[in-house]
Amino acid sequence: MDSFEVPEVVVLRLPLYVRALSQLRDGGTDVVSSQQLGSLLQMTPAQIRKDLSYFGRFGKQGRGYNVRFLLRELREILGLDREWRACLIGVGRLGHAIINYPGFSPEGFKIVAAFDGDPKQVGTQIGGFTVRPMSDLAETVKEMKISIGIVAVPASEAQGVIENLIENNVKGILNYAPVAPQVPMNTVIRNIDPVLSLQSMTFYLR
Amino acid sequence: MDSFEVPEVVVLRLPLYVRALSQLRDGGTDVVSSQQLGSLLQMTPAQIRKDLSYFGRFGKQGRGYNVRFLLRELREILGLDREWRACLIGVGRLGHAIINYPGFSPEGFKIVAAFDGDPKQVGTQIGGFTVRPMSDLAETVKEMKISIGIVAVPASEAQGVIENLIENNVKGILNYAPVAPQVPMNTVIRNIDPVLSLQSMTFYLR
DNA sequence: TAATGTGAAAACCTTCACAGCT
DNA sequence: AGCTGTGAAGGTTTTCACATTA
Repeated sequence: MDSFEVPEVVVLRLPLYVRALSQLRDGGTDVVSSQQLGSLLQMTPAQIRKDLSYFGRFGKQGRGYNVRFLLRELREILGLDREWRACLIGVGRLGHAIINYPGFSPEGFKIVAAFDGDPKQVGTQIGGFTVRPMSDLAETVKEMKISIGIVAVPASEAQGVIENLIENNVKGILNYAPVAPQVPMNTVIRNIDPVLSLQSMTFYLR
Repeated sequence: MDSFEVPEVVVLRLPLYVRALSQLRDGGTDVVSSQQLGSLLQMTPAQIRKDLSYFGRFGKQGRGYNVRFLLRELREILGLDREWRACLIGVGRLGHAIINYPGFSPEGFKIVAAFDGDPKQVGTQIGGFTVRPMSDLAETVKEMKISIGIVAVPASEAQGVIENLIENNVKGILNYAPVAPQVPMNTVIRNIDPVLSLQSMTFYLR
């Protein structure tokens, strides 16, 4: 019933609820039960109710959850009721795709600067930004209040770049490099690696 | 000790071991202990030993694991000792990035065909392929022995495309669309959504 | 000595089932 | 009548700790 220590698995599921609720709202649904939400997300209603109960009592017995209300609450719990500023490190093919990905900014994640370690890339234009040298990282992070670093450099450079970000007080890392970076406990890292996803998939396809 | 029913969490970690072992091998390491592997991956040695014990006894007491041997065994367990053929659905910006991503084929995942539902895209060239119409899906999947579908279409079309793939006997889906698709139990789906990753990250950054 | 493999214990997470509210 | 919120039960996953083996 209170929010003392929330299991990490629960936090990982909240964005799923946010997305489903947004879709329900856009579709004109005002109220939803844990049952309906569960069939939408292929989860048990009990799990959804239990997850939500870590943060408060959002539903009405006999009725269900008000979609807009629950959505607003969950967005606030996750800290999505404000804009998050990110920088991109690495402007190769992958970096280009990331900076042009239209899915971030509607959700409040704004990429506001791009860096590259390669002097040949520095000064070039990408997605409306001029690529900066790594030596500008400290100053830019501070000036632009950047709190998230998106890492799209080759595997061999990822650990160094991530350490650089952390030294500059960037505590959230979205890592696209195919490595398992070592980070201190107060840093939050999320890895995106489609190859790992495929490699665990094939176990079941064999 | 035997491989009757392996927990899914364990299967999800095996690719991590494969990647770390590949890097160790490339760095010239012949033998590794669960301790060393653990510190590389930020996991406990006990977890690594327990995970491996579901599949066999790969180590030597007092010594550790032979890197090449364990790597070969794990790759076989995951079904990575053969080539997997995939098709891409959706050749927009994201589709382009996926088809040009150089990380798949060194790991044995080959994209062999590209499709799009938009008649304007059909017939155009992308990554060395001619974009095919969705009406060719059945035939192409059979002819080219495609077992994995990579979905990079807009959210609104993802569910339909995935159903289409499943009807054509594609049992592995790598989904980049920001939706939670409904799939039958014998289908293996993996979702790639950086926005969800960011949205759970911010909970800890607030 | 050094590190594996593994039962048993502990921690963690999910599901049940029902009291209680609308 | 219908659905939430939640203790308790049940299941799963991780960690411990040690016998065993090279």
